[in-house]
Amino acid sequence: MGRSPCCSKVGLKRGPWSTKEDTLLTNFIHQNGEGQWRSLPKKAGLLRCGKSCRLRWMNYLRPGIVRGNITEDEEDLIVRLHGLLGNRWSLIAGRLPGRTDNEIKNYWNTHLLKKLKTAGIQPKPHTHFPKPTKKTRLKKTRPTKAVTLTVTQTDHPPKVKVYLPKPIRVSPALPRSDSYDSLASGASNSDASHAAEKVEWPPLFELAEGNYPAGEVEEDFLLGGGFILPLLSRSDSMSSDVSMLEKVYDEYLRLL
DNA sequence: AAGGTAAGCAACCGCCAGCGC
DNA sequence: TGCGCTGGCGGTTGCTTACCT
Repeated sequence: MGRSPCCSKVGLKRGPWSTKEDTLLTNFIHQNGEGQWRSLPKKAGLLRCGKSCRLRWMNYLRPGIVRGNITEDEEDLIVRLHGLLGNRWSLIAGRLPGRTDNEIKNYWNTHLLKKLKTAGIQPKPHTHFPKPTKKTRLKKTRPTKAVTLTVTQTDHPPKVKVYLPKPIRVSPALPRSDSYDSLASGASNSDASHAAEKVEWPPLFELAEGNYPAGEVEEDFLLGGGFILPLLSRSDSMSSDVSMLEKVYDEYLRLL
């Protein structure tokens, strides 16, 4: 197969983007749409690698991108999803409207790791499902296209053709609170009555590893190697929390 | 005020999977 | 069926800024 050269580095600009470059890229995409990243720089008059253009667009110029000020809700969700999904930044970002995988990844590495360590929590990748190593990376999904899924278990048919939606990039137009609440309550987006239910998240950093009352921690999470989250079943809100995570987990399995 | 260090984050890199020919 | 192209992902780098001495 051979790795295709991303771009000839010769003569291409690197480093931070200027306002002019941003404008050129934005205008071009507004007129011609996304895609064709390789040929885009030339057509748009940019001395940039196509990859670089895509990254700039996806992470900063795309409409609906929210920059900075990650709220406590979002932070909470990131930590929980990370416990569930591991370093699947794109999947986690898909749950946070307007946030990009790069931003979440940076936020995790600079803020949350520190915070979790301070709280005595050792974040470990979840091992319920294969970690996306080079060999077992998550099959990508594209909208309305047939995707061949390889099932690793031997007692299953080896390949199944299914139609999968593009993974869960929640519409930026959707108010964050709506998305969050519907997730937390385990309701579909269309279920307004459920979406109205507010869920109080348990305090995340108050409980350090080892401080859990016996029998109240979700055992699967511990056995699975996930770092400990306060998945306690003390109240309705707690069970909503668990059900939300289960929902995300189910969704994840479907994507696999 | 100057120099050193740490933190934050934008951007790059390498790799992989899917698709079309 | 194999090859090349393309898009996308996660890990890492290195520049910039803030803070400290």
